[in-house]
Parts: sequence; C-alpha cells; structure tokens
Amino acid sequence: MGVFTGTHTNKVDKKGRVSVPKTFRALFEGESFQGAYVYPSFRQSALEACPESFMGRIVDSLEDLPMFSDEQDDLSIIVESAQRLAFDTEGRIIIPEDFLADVGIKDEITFVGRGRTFQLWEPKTYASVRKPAFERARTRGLTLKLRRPSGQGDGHE
Amino acid sequence: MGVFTGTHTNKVDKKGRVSVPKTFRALFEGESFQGAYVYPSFRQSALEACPESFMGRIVDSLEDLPMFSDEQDDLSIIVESAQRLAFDTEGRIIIPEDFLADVGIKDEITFVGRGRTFQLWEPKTYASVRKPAFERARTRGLTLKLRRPSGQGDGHE
DNA sequence: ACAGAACCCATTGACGCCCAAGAAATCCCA
DNA sequence: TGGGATTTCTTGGGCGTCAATGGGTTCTGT
Repeated sequence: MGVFTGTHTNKVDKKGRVSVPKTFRALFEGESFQGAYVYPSFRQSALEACPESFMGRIVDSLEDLPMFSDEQDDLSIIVESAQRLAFDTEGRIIIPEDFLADVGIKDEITFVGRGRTFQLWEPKTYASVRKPAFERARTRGLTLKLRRPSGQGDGHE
Repeated sequence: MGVFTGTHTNKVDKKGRVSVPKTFRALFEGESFQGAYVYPSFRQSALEACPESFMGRIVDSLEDLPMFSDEQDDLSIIVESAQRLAFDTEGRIIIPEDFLADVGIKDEITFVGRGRTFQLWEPKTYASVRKPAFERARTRGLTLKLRRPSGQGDGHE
C-alpha cells in the first residue's frame, strides 16, 4: 500500500478548483468515497487532508478517550471542522473560502505528503517553515528508530 | 536478499534523465512500485534514495509517534521531501531540478550503495568527502559489533 | 430565477514509451 | 591467455499519451 510523499504545487483557478496530484489521487482507489476530508491544522498554518478510511481511524481513536473528557471535547474539533470534498471528473476539489483565508492560500497550493495523510500550504509559507525544520533536523541530529521490517518482509524473499 | 553496494557514476542527459545502475535496479524486483523515493539528506550534501518498501517502514515508524507531536512533525521532513520517481522503460529516473541544485549535481551523478538505501552525489563532492572518511576510519581504528545472524536460522537468503 | 457546483471539452506541456546507436562487460575459442 | 564476438547496459532523440489547466454549459437546490 502506498503512502503520500513529496511536495507538489498546483494552481487554484478562478472557480476555486485545484487539481489533487495524480500520485495522491491514486491512493484513494478502493476508498468508498472518492474525495478528501480536509480540516485546518491546529498546530500549523496549514490544512490537513486524508481519505475517508483514515478519518474513520481518527474517530475511532477519539472514542478511545474518556467520554465527556476535555481532551475528547477539544480533539473533536477535527471531526467537527472536517469538510468532505469530492473529486470532480478531472480530479479537482473546491476548498471552502474560509479555509483558504485561514492559511493565506491565494492562487497556488502546495500539497505536502505525510504518509497516511497530506497537508495543503501556501507555497511561500511552507518554504519558510521547512527550511528551519531541515536545519533543526541536522543540528539536533534527529534520529528515527526504524520499525523492523514487518508483515511481508521488506518486499524480497 | 541483496543490498546496495559500491559506487557507480552515470550521466544526466538534456532531459534530466539518469540511468539507475542495473545492479541497483535489480534490488527493486518484487517491489510494487518500480521506482525510487528520493529525498535530500539532512546530514550530507547528497540525496538519499530507497525502494517503496523501505519508505513504508519509515512511515510506519513515524506512525508509532503520537499524532500532532513535535517529534512526528520534525521527522516527517523526510516523507515530505521524498519524491516518488518511476523508472522509465530503460531504467532511468528524472530528478527534480531543485534537488540537483541543492547538492550541486550538473551532468554527472555518482550512485553510492548504502545497504538498504543508496545516495546520489556530485562526483567531485563525493570524492572529496570519501577520502577523509576513510582516513578517519583507519586512524581511529573503527570497529563494528556484528549482529548475530538473525531471523530463521542461517541468516542468508 | 439565481448561485454555486458538477460535467464536458479543448489546450498545452511534461513525462513515459519506443527505437537506435555507443560503450562496456562477458563469453568463447583458438 | 589474449583478442575478437556477443550480449548487456547506458545514452540519445523522436513521438504519443496523459495530467494539469482553463473555459463554457448543464444541473441542482434554494
């Protein structure tokens, strides 16, 4: 199963439509809903997006939190604000005005792959955030403990 | 199961295409995606590359970190910058302009095997980095504790 | 009837595919 | 064991296809 990776910048036309990159769209095959769930990130000046199945995982995870707890109430914001946006015939979506305004997107959008999800950024904003992030990764010597090749191995036998 | 080893230098043509060495390409057999995921190294002036299955391991490992955590955001840099580059019929890939510019690659690329992954260098840059590294290894008397032949039995495939 | 969205079609520019030739490693036989 | 022959890999360029874009038209709900 594939993952969302890389960055791709596409245009927003006068009608407010944006093409979702083909490589991203391909990962929606098999989904019962052909479109993305989009909601504002509460950590960054960006929008988050995911397929329906992943939104299901979020909802399930929220249910693991104690009912009536503050965390549950707070995190429910995600589900509450998530917009269900269908692909048109050409694989485009229309993002609500207020979402775009929130993150300063005007006529171009940068799609940023994040594995199981992806983000939508105003190109310049993303560039200015990513550079320092890269620096931090270098100087702090970030490391990632790799999970052992699981399931069907790493693809070879 | 094979590993990426050795160094190979190939040319970048006018269209920006480079042949991935056959010996490297051979290790992609069995992968569901015939192509490489390429991203800038944040430790060296080089690009890193790996098969889809390995990128899947990275994403899985990221998922082990809590959603919306700082660590996850920081480490996502790799996934965010990783471009999915398919092999053409002749086993070539096209590397994005900005990646090439980042590491100073112009018309030649040196492929450097790194086991489960490999790197892409500007030939001269690599040569100048490699020599001192070798010296250091010698003078410091580097050692490596070998992991036991693991897995089921003989440790070979 | 109107506004917004979904659909359809045309354009263009990049990328994938095909074919052909140069270079290199391998093989084979004397 | 050396050199020529053959296969395999790399490189180069032309061409077709498809993804991204833009605009017009129909449809829907209000």
